[in-house]
Amino acid sequence: MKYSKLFGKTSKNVASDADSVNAKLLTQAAFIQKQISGVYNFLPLGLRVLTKIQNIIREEMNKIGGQEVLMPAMTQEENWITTGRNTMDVLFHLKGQGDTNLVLNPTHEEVITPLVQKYVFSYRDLPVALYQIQNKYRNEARAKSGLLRGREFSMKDLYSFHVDEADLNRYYDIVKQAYFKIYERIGIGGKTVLTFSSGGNFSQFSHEFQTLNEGGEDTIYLCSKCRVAVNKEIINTQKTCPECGNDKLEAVKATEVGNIFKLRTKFSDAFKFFYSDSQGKEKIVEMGCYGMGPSRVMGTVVELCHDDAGIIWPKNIAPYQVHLVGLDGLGEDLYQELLSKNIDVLFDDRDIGAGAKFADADLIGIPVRLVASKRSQEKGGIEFKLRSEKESEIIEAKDLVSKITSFYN
RNA sequence: CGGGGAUUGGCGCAAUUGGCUAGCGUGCAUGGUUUGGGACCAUGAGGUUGCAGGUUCGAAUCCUGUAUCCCCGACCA
Repeated sequence: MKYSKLFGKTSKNVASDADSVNAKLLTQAAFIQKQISGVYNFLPLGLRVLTKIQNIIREEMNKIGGQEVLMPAMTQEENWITTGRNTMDVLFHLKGQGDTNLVLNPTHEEVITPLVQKYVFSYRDLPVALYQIQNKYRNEARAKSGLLRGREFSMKDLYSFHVDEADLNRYYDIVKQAYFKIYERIGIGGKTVLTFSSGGNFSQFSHEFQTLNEGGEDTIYLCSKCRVAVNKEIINTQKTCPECGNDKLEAVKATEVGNIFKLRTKFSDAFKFFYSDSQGKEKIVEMGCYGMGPSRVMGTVVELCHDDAGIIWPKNIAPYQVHLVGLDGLGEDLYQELLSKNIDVLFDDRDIGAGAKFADADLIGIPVRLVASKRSQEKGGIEFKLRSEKESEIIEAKDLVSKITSFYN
C-alpha cells in the first residue's frame, strides 16, 4: 500500500478527549476514530490489526475443535426474561415491529443455548463447541480508556456443551491452554497471567487472563512464585495463592483480556436443555463459556507496546510487515520487488520531508523500517531498522528479503 | 447512575467587568525555495461560536432548558 493512497492520515494534534495511551496513539496514527463515547470506527490500518488478532484467535479456536458460527446482534427480549437477565443494566433495548421488544446482545448465552438445543438431542451429539467473532453491545455506565472499555466492541465467544461436569472440566483446561497460546502469538504472553476470580454459584473459580500494565483498570494480586494472580473478590475471602498457598501477594495493575467460565447448568436449566444418555435417560447439558475481546486486546497491546514516539507493534499483529520510507524519489522499485515476494509493505511515497516520514513511521509502529535513499545507496544498499531498536544497518539489496523473512519467522 | 469540568473553521487552542469585521497554531489549496528526524516564504479557502429559547441598543461572553464529550466515584455476565 502506498501511504499517499491510504485512507486516514496521521495527525500532529491529538484529540483532547483521548483519555488513554491507546486512544491517543491509535487516533493520532489514524487506526481508529471515535464516533461516540465508547464506539469507534476502525480505519484501514486499525482494521488490519484487528483482523490479524481475530485470525490468530480463530486459528487457535479451530485447533481445539471450535466450529465458527455467526449469531445475530439482536435477540427477542423473551429469551432474556427466560434467564432472568432482562434487567441487566447494560442491555440496549430496541423496539421491533408491533409490540416486539428486542435486545442488542451483550453476550450470547441467550442465543446459543436455544440454537444448540435445536440440533443436540443425544449423548452422541456431545460434546460440541461453537464460537463466533462478533460485535457486542453493552450500555456501560461509563465508557472509557479507548478500546479498553467500549459500548460496542469486538468479542470472540466460545461456548461448549457437555454430557457431564468431568467432560466440561477436561475441555475447560484445553481452552485455558489455547488462550495462553493466543496471547503468546499476539505478543503479550510474557505479561499475561492467569487470574482466579469468583466462580459464581456453580464452581469454585472462574479464570480471567490479565495483562499486566500500568494503565490497567483492574488491580490483581500476583503470586511471585507461580505467575498466577487472584482478583479482588478472591483476595477478600482467601489471602493466599490458590496454587501454592503463598501469602505474600503483590498488588499490580492489569487489564482483563479474557475470561473463561464454567456455566454448568445455569442456562441449560433456564431453557430446559436436556439430552438422552446411552440408557435413554434424560440428562441436563453442562456448559462452559469462554470470552476474549479482540478490540480490547488491541488496545491493551498499545498500552504495553509504545514509547514517546508512538506504537511498537508485535510482529504477528502489525498492520504491515515493512514500512518503506522512500527519500530522494527512490523506493518504487524496491516496493514492487517486496510486493512480488509477498511481503506486506507500506510505502511512504509522499513528497514531503524526511523528518515527517520518520516521525510517522515511529507513530504507526510497523516493526521493520526500510529507507531507500541516495545516502543508503551510497553505502551500498537499503537502511534496515527495527522499530524497537535505535540503531540501523545497511543491507545489500540481494539480502534484504531473506533478512525480512527471517525476522518474521 | 451521583459529583465536577468542558463544547469556538477538520484537529488543537485564544478572545467574557457584554462592544469594532471572532483571532492563532496545525491541517487543506496554489506558487516558489528546501530535502535524513515533524523545513520556510507568499497567497488563498474554510466559522450563522453544540442546539433551542430568553435578557439587551448590542451576546462566543449573561439567564433557562437540552444534547454531547471528558474527569472522579459507583457499576462492570
